[in-house]
Amino acid sequence: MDEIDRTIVNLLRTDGRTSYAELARRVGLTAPSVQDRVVKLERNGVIAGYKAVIDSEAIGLGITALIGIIPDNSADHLDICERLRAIPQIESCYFLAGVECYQLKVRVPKMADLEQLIHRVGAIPGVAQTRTTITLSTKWEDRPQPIPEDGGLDGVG
Amino acid sequence: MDEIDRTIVNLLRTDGRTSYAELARRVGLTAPSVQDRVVKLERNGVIAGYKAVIDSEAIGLGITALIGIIPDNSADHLDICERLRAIPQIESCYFLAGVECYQLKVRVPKMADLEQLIHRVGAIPGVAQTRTTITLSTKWEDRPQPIPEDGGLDGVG
DNA sequence: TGGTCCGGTCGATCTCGTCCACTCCATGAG
DNA sequence: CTCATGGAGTGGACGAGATCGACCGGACCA
Repeated sequence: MDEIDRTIVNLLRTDGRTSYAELARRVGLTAPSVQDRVVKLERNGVIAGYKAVIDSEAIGLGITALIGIIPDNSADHLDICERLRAIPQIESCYFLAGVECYQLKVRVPKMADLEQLIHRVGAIPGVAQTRTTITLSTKWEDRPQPIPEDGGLDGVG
Repeated sequence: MDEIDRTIVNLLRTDGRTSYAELARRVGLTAPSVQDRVVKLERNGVIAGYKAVIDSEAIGLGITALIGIIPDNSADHLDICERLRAIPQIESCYFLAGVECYQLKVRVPKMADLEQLIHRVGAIPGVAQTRTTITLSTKWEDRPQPIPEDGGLDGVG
């Protein structure tokens, strides 16, 4: 994980469809060697995949909400996690240190769908309470930040 | 935005580097017509871009936290938003309906960096209080969900 | 009936991805 | 010092993909 790798990662993070040829021009290497580096970054898990960024509103998922989950004493976290995973509307799921042990980011087309979703989450065994906050607007999301100098615990592979 | 467009979007959302030729095979069209559709989806803003998914831990950003911001009465939201935007560690920023008017998702290498970041956010004029929650683990993040049938308010273009 | 638009196909051409053989250089053993 | 070794990069060759223009057929409308 040297300066060139960081540059490659940053370029791909900004535009995941950048061709090897273009990456090669940017970092001053040839396409095959850049490809070699990218493959290694993928294998080491630094690059976990590639995604098109979709405008949620444009595909009819205009409502975004954050749902916090407060568990009861009997809560089986593994079970809760699995049941949450089965709900497709949950885009992200974090396990937290706090009263609310999970926070979910969900997207739905209409308020009625959100209501139904909240009921479904609240009905999971071990969930004592949920706390939902509507997002009025997303200022930005998944903005790439610079990679720290010492970035890369190389020792993965 | 028909069934074919939805399939294309779903494929690209799962693997943003899928070639036009491959997309064409999947949806039963030829490469040029698929490319045509993708270009239109990009122009309509349905596809907002492409990103490599990077493992934060692998690049030295091992700590993820959520920071809620409670404003005071004098808060100038535009100003707060701009000052937040200038902080690179803030990966996502949502404007919320609730006591906490913003929620930030941040990533830092070390606890010391988080502490410093919290002080920086807390020092922004109009910020009365912050509430930070450490994420112990990310169960999943940015998982694509199926596009609703009526998805696509076409009327964009 | 005929014109026009939209979306698709086909074929040609250029670029890109990918494989392989070779080079260069740093390292370490004899 | 010399030689083997392995990692990283280069250059060429070839197949696959991207991209452009010309053409085709159905829907719509005067």
